[in-house]
Amino acid sequence: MSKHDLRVVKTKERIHYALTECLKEKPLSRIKITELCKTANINRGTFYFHYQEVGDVFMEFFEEIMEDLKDSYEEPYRHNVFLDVKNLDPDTVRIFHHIKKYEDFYSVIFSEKVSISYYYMFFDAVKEVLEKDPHSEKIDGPRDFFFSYTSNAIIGLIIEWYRRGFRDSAEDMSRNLVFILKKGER
Amino acid sequence: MSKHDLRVVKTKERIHYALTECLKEKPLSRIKITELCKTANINRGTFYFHYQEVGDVFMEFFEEIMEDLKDSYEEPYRHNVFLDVKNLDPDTVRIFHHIKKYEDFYSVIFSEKVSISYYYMFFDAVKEVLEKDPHSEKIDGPRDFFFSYTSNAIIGLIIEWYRRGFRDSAEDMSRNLVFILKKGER
DNA sequence: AATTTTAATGTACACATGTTCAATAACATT
DNA sequence: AATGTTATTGAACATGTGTACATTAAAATT
Repeated sequence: MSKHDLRVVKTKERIHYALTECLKEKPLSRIKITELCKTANINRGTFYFHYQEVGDVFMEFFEEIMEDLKDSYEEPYRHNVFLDVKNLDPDTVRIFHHIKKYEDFYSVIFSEKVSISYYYMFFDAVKEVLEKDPHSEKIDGPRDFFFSYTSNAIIGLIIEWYRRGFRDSAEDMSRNLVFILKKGER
Repeated sequence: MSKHDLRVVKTKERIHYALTECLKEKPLSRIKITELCKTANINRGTFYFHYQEVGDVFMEFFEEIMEDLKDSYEEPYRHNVFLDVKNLDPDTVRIFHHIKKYEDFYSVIFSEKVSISYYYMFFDAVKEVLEKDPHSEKIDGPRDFFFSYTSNAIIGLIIEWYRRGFRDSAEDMSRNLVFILKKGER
């Protein structure tokens, strides 16, 4: 399964394209392997040569998007990761802009019936961003629990956002977050 | 589909029993409808008469468990719902005991590959408990966002707990939560 | 350009899904 | 106990899943 074999690159391109096409028609959970292969014009056996299920294809997209999320908090940007509540400013919160950028994809992630695996992948990515924050050094107590608590709290906001059809702007969401976080600081 | 028809009661009993049996053998995601029907000794057509997929059966169990969660915060218990941070005491936090009580089920809920629907059902139940708390009156700002934030934060703790195989005691978890919450109160 | 490697194809098979429908038997109602 | 109702059955059919394997053709290597 040589990753750079032109044949592999081509078929994966076809399947990726086919998935985005099918996603316009129906939810991920109702897209069949057979259907995907027909759209991609590849043999069903070829699909099984690379993947196990439709979700695996989606996962490939997802990995790229998780990289974008992590990158957006990498140097040299030094965006605020909302751990330093005292100096927290809505303008420095980047995560909601990232979600807006990939709104279509996150609509799939959070949609009913899809596997919780995507949720966990997102959860872990957010957690990683938090853990890399310089201010995370100062956290005392059980670290894993704290980061899981905080990461999932942010995602709770995003679930609410999703359920409202992502109508609020990223800026609104940043303000919501800052408002909630500053509450404990009085 | 008369809910109290003895025939319906019987077949549902059989299917419920079959599901618990199958869950001992393999994860929910790999249990086939055909298999479930064979174990339950019912016709496959009968299954489709009541459900669409295996997950729907599991959902029925789940609904009962969500009722238990809500009940555990109903009158006359008046357990603390961690919104009143100042008077928060680990002994009054009930949710982690509820999880421990149904540990096997929550192990399914949080396991990879299962539908995110269960997660949302749990999320909504936790949120409902929070919203019914007397102290929720005092919350200012966007309420939905606040409750989604807080509910999912708790669930973040539980995810971490799950990933550690629920080894910590419910009391440990209550202490973890109180520790995190009190941090902002200094 | 010739050779080696291996991804992709086509075919086949056993089994699962999802739907339909007439016949039956279990149930509720009177 | 007779009646009407409907959940359940069994059978059938088209389609999807998952796996296997020999064949073919595209790509990498020499």
